Amino acid sequence: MIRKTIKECPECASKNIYRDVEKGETSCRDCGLVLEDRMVDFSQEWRDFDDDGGEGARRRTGAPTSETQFDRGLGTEVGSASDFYKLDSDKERDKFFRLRKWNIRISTAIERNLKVALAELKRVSSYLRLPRSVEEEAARIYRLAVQKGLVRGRSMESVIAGALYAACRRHEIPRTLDEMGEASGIEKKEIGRTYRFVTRELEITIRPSNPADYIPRFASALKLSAETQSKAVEILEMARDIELTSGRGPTGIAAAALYVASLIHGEKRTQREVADVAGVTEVTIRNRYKELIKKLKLGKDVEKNKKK
DNA sequence: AAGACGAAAGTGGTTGA
DNA sequence: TCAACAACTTTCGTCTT
Repeated sequence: MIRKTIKECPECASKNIYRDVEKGETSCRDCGLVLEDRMVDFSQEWRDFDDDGGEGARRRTGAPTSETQFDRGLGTEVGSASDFYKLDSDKERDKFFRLRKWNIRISTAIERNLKVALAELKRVSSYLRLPRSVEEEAARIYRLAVQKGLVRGRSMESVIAGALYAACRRHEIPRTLDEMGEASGIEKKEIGRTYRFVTRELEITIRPSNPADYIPRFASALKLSAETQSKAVEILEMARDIELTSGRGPTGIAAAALYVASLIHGEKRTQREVADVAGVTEVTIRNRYKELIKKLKLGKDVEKNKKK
């Protein structure tokens, strides 16, 4: 495995690089960009009770404590080790093991559900190239949701998506509901619903997302220069100061700021291009754009650069 | 022909009675 | 629980480059 040392994020130039040895993944804490990864998940499976099938292998199920705690009080042990020696025929012993095995399977249903859920979570988060910290936060949220029985009546996938969405926002690297929808295959309405539900029930408070958090990602998707990017952030700050941002969808504002910045720096992108990466319509960009131009007297800046 | 602009009608979510 | 409401979308026609 070839490994080069990366000191700086090529996307946002942040020095805040995070290396996860266990997962073999290096990512940028600021923008979430995964700089190198092995593409293969070597992380451990925790259940090993049917590993070798050996008679005497009285293995514990090997789950970490956080997992096992769920079946406390739920277990219906079928026989114990000492019962085994009371059986006289091989046939009965076989039966004993079968039943016992089945029982373990059933009683660990919740645990297994969690395992499946975490696998799904990993799939989605790697699709979105989210940093490990976010993944863990989402896993934590999902566990809490399961404990509180919030998954009932909802699909596991939608709760996963909601948890990830929440985790992203907490870490200030928000993804849009559209992106989350694409990655998870869940409709964005549904994700939004579960997200609200879960965060409310778990009393997780999440600040409204800052439009500026979207800028680096959108800008890089549009291949805009760093200057344009910082101009967009600057515009956003001015907009926020005169309360232009409150009540509006953050992605729309971010998109409009980026659009204006692209005009000012002569790196024009069409409204449609910007709209696509931001997941809003041109109309929304136009509306925000108009407001920005008017309220921030940006008109002349744009005009000036239009000429060349 | 493509992009920008704006009007009008529709959608889904929030809020307040 | 329902209706009013704001933000955003969809659709479509017109204007500009």
